[in-house]
Amino acid sequence: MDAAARSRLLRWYRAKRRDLPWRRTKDAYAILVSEVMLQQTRVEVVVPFYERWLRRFPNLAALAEAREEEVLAAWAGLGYYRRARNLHAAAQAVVAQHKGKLPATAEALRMLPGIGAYTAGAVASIAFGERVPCVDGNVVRVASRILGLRQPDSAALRRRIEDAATAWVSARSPGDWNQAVMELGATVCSPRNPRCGECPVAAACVAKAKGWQDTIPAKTKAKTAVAATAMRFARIEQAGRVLLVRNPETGLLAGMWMLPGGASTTPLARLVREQAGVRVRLGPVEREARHLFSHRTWAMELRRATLLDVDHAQPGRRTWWCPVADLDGAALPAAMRVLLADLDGPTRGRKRRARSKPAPSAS
DNA sequence: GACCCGTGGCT
DNA sequence: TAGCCAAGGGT
Repeated sequence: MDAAARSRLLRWYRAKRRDLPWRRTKDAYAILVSEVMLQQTRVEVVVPFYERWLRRFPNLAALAEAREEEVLAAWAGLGYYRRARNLHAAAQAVVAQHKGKLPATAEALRMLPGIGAYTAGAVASIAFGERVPCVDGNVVRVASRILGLRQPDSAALRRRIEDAATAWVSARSPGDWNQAVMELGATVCSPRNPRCGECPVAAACVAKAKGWQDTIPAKTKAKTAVAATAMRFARIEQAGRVLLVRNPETGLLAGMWMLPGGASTTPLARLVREQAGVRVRLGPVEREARHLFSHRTWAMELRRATLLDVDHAQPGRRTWWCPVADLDGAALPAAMRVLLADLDGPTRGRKRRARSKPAPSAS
């Protein structure tokens, strides 16, 4: 991409960029928060979480001092919860190792948990003006088309694009430049049906010249869908409180609060006893719902259960009798919100993906 | 390189 | 519907 095209792209960005909340600040912490939230997550989804997060944790010190419970609760609904735990750990590391100030270079940022090559480059260039590239999915697509690279995504392709991105990045405005490439990918150079007629660098684009814009980037082989796992959960309610158990520190939905239960290869009453240390009488199936993760599917069944007594055995997990009114603000993943939704009113007004249906009556 | 890790919108 | 995809990182 020649200098004239790069100049056009930068001017296009400054004229046409979307007004996003993290573009109104120069605070490195706020920009870091936005970049981590934006990992594998759409802009429209991030905006309300970002604004709520900054009200709750307005600066790095506030985040570092927060309990993990609050951090996960604020992230609940965004997914990829390890991001929240890593961001929390990064804030604490900055307090401990950098006197509370985010390091200003990509190389140093890269050392913090949850900050990889992309996020380090993005924060260093946008917040600190360091002349470093950042390569995300948008940049891969845009660069592949401009350079006419017809190979599917791979480490070799990434290296090639890293080199190009390094050569392209503006010395004067690295942050604007990096955002310009991503903005182009997000709004014009889209995965399907790119709007080449509106592209400020169409004249410098190999794909456009050769008619390859619809076949670049090349498809990687599709993953085969996995069968749904049957999951059962129990809603045990006592005096306006629901019994929750905390997930283990690693794995799917790590550290999040769940209704007791799990894969239905183990009897539900036993799961409840082992996890929560209580014995219950199970009622009929009250609700069924499917939940789709990125790599697996749950076919869930919810049963009401009545508490019989507290077992003498230690519960296998941390437990919490959560007031029904507090469920909204708790660190509950979307799958649990689907099961609990509308039994006591809507949860935080969030849209729900998985469709749930009442179970057929027991009669 | 392969796999794990959420969610929601779109086709 | 089923698949695809979105400002990735860790192991």
